[in-house]
Amino acid sequence: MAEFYAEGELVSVLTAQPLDRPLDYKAPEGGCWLGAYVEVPLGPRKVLGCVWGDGIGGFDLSKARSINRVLDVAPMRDEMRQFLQKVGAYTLTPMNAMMRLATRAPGLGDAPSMRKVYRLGDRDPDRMTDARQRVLNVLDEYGGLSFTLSELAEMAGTSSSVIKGLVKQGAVSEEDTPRDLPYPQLDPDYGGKELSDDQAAAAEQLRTGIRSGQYGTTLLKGVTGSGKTEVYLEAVAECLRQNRQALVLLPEIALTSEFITRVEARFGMKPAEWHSGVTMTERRRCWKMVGNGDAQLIVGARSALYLPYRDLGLIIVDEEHDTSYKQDDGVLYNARDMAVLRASLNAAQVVLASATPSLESWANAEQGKYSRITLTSRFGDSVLPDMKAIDMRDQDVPSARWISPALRAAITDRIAKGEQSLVFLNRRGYAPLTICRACGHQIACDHCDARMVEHRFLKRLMCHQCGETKPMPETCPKCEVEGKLNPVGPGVERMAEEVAELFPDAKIAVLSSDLFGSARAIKEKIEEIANGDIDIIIGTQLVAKGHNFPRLTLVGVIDADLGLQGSDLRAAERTFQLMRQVAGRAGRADKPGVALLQTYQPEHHVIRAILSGDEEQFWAAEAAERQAAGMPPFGRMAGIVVSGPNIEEVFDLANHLARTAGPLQQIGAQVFGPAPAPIARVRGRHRVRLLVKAEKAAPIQQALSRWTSNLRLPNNVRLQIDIDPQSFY
DNA sequence: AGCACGCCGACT
DNA sequence: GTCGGCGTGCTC
Repeated sequence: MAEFYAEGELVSVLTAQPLDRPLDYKAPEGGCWLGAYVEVPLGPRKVLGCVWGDGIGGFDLSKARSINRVLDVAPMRDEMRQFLQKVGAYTLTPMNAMMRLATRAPGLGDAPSMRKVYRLGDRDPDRMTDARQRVLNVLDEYGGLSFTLSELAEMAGTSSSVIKGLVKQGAVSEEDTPRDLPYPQLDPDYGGKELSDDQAAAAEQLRTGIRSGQYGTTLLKGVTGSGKTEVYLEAVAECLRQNRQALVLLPEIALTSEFITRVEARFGMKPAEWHSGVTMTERRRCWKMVGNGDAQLIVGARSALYLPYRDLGLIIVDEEHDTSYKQDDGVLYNARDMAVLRASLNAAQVVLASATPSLESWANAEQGKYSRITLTSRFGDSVLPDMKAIDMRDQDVPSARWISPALRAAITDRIAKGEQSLVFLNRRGYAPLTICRACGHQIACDHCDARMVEHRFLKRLMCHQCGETKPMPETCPKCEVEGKLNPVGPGVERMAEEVAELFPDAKIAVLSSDLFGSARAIKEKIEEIANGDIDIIIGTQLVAKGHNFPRLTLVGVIDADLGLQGSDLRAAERTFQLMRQVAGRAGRADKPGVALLQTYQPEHHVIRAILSGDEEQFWAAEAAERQAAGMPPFGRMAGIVVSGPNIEEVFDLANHLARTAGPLQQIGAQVFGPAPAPIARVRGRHRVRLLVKAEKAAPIQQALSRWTSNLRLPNNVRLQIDIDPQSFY
């Protein structure tokens, strides 16, 4: 394969257009390199593409058109191309979709956009006024630096017209600079904190890995407050010293702004940021600067794995067990696994950080594929909270009330001591079910097979599947009897009501993702709770994720059994992780914490494992069970979901698949189903599911593509294949 | 993804 | 007649 193509040579170009293959074009004037990002004509349009290899031919060559131009961005590197191909092959994603993931920044082909900046001019203004003086003072103070119009106006406390006036007289100069500026240089030695012996040893081990210049993955396990972040920031520092780029993946956008503050404290400047909340111009800047090496540290969501790194040396996957690393954004992949793949292609290091690792990572560490570092001690000599069950069968709780006398007494005690309590319930809204006491009707979503959840704060019913809301009806939609609709079961909003009744003098705060419009609003609320005089926090899963409340010493879990219902394979693992994470919120600083788990089945093995605190034993038992059943991570699974508006068409196709499963039987795989998916209808589309189970080494992807390749999908019917599904029942 | 082409029902 | 619904096929 040639590296350089002279003008007129036939090359194949991969685009993000939904074509099943690259198309051939003639190399442009001046030629082009393999990997070059180019603009090509496609029908009447101009689209972005990447020079993928030699022309393939096999069509009327007189139809071949020329590449319009080579874009002024760094060409795709070989590691990136391999990464895209491997992820595509693993997840059965066509290359055009992979290309779309890799070019998710707008206007890559645009000429560098310019903006006006202002700096001190060389003349004095004809007349001096207060406002003019303030502007000149600001510019003088930051001598040499330049600012945008709005920055300068704000800093000087004037309107922009004052600045414009000064420009006209030459006292301030106006210049064009490219909008896509490099990110400021980070200083690896700027603000390192003093580390404990434990942390220092861990940091040194990670630094050694970075210095090796080779691939390696480390599972960094440490309870809340053990300083995982400080430790892995030392690995980032070492990576920066080696002049290589580092990427930190966070599971949730809400966590980025707090994290960026920590980066700024450690390295003196802000890193580049990449997630769905970043503006279009900033995205383009980030993409380009990552490509030419002018962004050293990128903090972002899972899609940051597809940025065009010039030299990626380290990937941190924070809270690596978090299930939001596997989500559908067009392509189904687990960012944790893809981070490991990307690193192996880049001779980079991976750090998987968590207090409660995923079973997959635990097993990989156990088998020696990953190295393992465990941080045990917490700051301020504090220990993990004391965990106890409250057996709800012995507790006298009135109907439509959920706080047991035992939990109530514990909260009363904390209030008396001036400490904070957290009441945890992993369920948003007021009540998960609204039922008519006259006819028994349960209010469901019109488009999904799901019940509507009452959100009293919004004064509406909401479907947690599709997000549809409708006002709370006065009369039953079925029998039309008035005033008989009754909320059943608790959500956080209802817990807030109960807490307010039980503790009328306490200051209460509710933390649930749906109560805030933005990540910023959440952050402000959290700061208010951390610094303010809140007595009782009522929260959902949001509070389990990495926020610190120094005065919190009691965690009460309302329904510890919640996640154990259903027959999800990972129910035990998830519940274990969530309970440990939530409990870890209690007792930092110098005050020991207590976690009380309200449960109806204290003898359940998962509840017992949570209480005993013997994690190793829990993972070992869970792993043994999965191994015996040939389940992930010891066997392989794939979920196939057929969906469409017409239920017969959907079932017909699924049945056809089940009948023609020869390619899978050939590799010794089993096919189960079809059966209605867990949520049988979402947004008006019926969903039917098949499951494939195979041995770990079986070539499941090839078999799946042979199975589904010459399938004719009826209109509107879609087929989605999920390799390593997170849940399958 | 867009966009053209073409087949069919509905309407001036 | 002809306007416009959207199913089908093509893009080097």
